[in-house]
Amino acid sequence: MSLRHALLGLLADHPASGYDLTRRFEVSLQKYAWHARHSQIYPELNRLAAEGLISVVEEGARGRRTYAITEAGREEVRRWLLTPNKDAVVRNETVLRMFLLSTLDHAEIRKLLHEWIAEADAELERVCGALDRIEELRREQKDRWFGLFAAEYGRRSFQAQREWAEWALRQLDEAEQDGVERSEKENR
Amino acid sequence: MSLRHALLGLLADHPASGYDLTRRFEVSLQKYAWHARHSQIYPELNRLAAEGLISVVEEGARGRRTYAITEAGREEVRRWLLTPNKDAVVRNETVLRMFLLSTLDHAEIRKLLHEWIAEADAELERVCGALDRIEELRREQKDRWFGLFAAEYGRRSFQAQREWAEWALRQLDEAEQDGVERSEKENR
DNA sequence: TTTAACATGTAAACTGTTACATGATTCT
DNA sequence: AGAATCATGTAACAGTTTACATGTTAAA
Repeated sequence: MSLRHALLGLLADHPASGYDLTRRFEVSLQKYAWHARHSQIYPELNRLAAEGLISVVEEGARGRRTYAITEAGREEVRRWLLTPNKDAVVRNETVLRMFLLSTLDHAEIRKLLHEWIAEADAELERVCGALDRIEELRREQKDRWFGLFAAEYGRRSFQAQREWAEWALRQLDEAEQDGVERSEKENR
Repeated sequence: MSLRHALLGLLADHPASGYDLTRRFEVSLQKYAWHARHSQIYPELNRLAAEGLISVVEEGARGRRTYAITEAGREEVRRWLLTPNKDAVVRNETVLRMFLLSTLDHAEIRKLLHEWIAEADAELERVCGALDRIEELRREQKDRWFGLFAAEYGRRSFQAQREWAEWALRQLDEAEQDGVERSEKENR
């Protein structure tokens, strides 16, 4: 059950409401770490509160409840982080598509590779923006790592994705070049 | 429902039984693309066969049934691959841990980073082995891309993971060096 | 002969998505 | 006044895991 640890981890950085947490999933976790909807987040927050791992520290307008992590909650994230999970769950639909790419013909493969390069570029721009903002914050507080590790990981993995797609395009070029040479030889 | 497309994609390369497919999930898909257990695979194969997307081409010992993809199945994978999914599902417990890493203290962060470097090295060795075997096969059949794209993607992403962990360790070193200098200044 | 690997299946419990539901507050 | 956003919730359904269940074949 990683959802509860994702929530506890986010609350370990600073207090937030269910609405805030939903937003943070959307903007930072969703793309490469974990996916969750508000319909799953709200009930889980209620369970965490009932178990004493988080607590309501503020009630605002529109029934807004701001939660903070408790000492028990902090211990639970720590325990989870330090317990290595040999077969961690991985689900990534984009990588699955990459895996099955070769069932298409060359022209279609190229089309998808170009699309992925464009997507990686867009994500890279977004992540670099986030990194700039984090660097800004770190001018003051040198020991605030939250966000920095994750953003840098995101940057590097999108970079790797882009380079992989370019490599794959070169492979196709070479294979086609090879094909042309062979047919020229046959025609002689 | 990506599971059925994963199965169809694997069968598009060559026929296999539920048992074979379970193994292929374990050795190649599980770590970075998609996770599935036999208890989910067998019923799904029966559904795919009932819908005519795959068919039994051989019955062997111990009730073994070898499935092959049908023309309708091939069309379905193709359709799925060419339909871009803007918000693809991503769940990766290791990346989630990376994200929440900063809630630990420096010594603990270092310990986890070293563990991840060791894991990345082990995976890199495994993937490089797979790449060698694929290169061997490709000596004969230049146009067999299946496995190559995926393995190269795996190699690059584990490489990126390793380099990220080394970068994070350097960040901690610098911060600690910085801390020492500050306290020396204060003591003067 | 006994152990490991092969081979498939089902049911209950749990996790996650989609759709429905409601209302408050802020901004234009 | 109306639209957008804030804010939380539930129910039905779909997807996934865990545990149980069973029997075969090959190898040591």
